[in-house]
Amino acid sequence: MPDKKSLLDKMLSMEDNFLPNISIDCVIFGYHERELKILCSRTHKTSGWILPGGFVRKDIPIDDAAKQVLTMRTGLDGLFLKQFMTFGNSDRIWRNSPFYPELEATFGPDFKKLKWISERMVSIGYYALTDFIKVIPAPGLLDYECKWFNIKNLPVFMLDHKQIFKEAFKSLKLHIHTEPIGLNLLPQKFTLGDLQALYETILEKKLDQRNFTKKLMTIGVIQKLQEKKFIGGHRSPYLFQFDKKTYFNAVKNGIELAF
Amino acid sequence: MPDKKSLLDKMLSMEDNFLPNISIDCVIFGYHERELKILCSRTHKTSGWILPGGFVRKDIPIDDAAKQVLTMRTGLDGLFLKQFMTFGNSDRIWRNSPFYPELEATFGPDFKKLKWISERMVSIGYYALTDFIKVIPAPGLLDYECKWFNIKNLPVFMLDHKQIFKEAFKSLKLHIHTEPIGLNLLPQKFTLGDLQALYETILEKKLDQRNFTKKLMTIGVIQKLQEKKFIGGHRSPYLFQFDKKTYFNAVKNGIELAF
DNA sequence: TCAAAAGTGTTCAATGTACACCCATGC
DNA sequence: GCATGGGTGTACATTGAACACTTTTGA
Repeated sequence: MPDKKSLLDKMLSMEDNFLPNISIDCVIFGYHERELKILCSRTHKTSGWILPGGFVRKDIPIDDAAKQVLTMRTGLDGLFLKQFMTFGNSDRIWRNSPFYPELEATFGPDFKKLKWISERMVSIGYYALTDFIKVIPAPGLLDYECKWFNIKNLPVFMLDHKQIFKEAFKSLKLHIHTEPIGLNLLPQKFTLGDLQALYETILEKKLDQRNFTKKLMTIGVIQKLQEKKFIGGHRSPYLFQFDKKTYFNAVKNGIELAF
Repeated sequence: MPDKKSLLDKMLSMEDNFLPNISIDCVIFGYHERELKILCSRTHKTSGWILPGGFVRKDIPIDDAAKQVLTMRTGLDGLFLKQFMTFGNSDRIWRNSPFYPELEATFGPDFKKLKWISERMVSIGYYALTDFIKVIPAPGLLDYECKWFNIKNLPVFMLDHKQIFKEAFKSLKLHIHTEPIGLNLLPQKFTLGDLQALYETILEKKLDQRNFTKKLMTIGVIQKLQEKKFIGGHRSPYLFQFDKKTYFNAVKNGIELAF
């Protein structure tokens, strides 16, 4: 991490380029080997965790600001990204949160000179989707570390970031029938078990294997490949890939895969 | 309308109480006698139209700010209100819009001193639902008039307010199965025809009368009353009302009434 | 040989969907 | 008597949902 004083000076001098009182927070969902995770960071070894976020330069649209946060943190471009909700309670002020003392302990007493620390922030929430194996998590400017957490086992968050995650997950659940979520979370080639596990994780319920497979085949959104995946200890499952045309069409009209 | 100069001075002096660069826009849907309308206003006789909006006082949550806009404009309290999207393109600047000259012609050259006129605004969109007969449309501080427009016959809007309406309507369509939309748009007592017409308007398609009625009755979300409605020239239809408990339950789990 | 995951069909129930005529009323 | 919207039932097709055993493989 660069020297804290010069970092702070740089941030202070940049503030005028950004819209005040507005931030972006991204819930970056990553899926791999049947685990659904989100990317979180923290500013020092003992602090609470936060979602990757950023600010909005005065000359760029909020969607682009969110894209920049996503690209910086994942190293990837063109990921699926969707605005889902804006958070604007009047107590969204870092300076007043119980976590502030440890922030000040890390960054020094001048930290509160930053507007986004001392003033109320309205945060625009986005969620993103990716196969997390492709990602090399990059800590933000102020971060001590940045890593994936299984959504079943999340750490303690600062401010309202837990609630932001919850709303993002709620949107994910709702959108699973109407957005290309499978396509964006899975690798290009995947097994039926992987796909079903993804649906079960997002919908938080068990699905019937035979009905699930049958429905997928009837709709024709995935294609069986000749390759099999080696998983060791068991019968080798066939790999599949999405038929993008059929899939996008199905999703546009809403598909119901869960029983 | 009060004197424009003193109005402007008052607004300028108030700006510090509000979050800069953030506004609220409300798409207020009103339904009555089989017409779905939204409330619009304009600042003078020849200007483009805008959606009712406002700003966020530094000490109140965004949801409450939206509630205040809604109450001021409709005179009603406790209406259904839902945040649906935030609009943040970098060209959301009144000062730069082709409509600005007519605003300046109305309010004078000092009008651009207002931050929300000259600076980029990020606007949080909410939609509200009401039976519009209960509403006495109240113009905002700067408005020349304020009235209902059928959504099939909307006027020319300023800035991106047309797009805001479109997104609100899209949300309304999506939410019709999962939010108590019928209950909030219809009067307490209504006919089956009224309810069906509402669904047809929102979903933009014709529904089969017998199947619609049958489904409603099977689910039990509405109750038949002994009263009939006088509609003249025709057989008098029975009035119905929602069985609130059943309805809220059905909506929570998602009801599918459209075929 | 055991454990773990893959793969595969049938039956029954529930729901969706198509469809048409008479009724009541006021003009 | 006619125009207008209200009110009502049946039959068929589609989809949903429940259900269990064999195969493959590595440890």
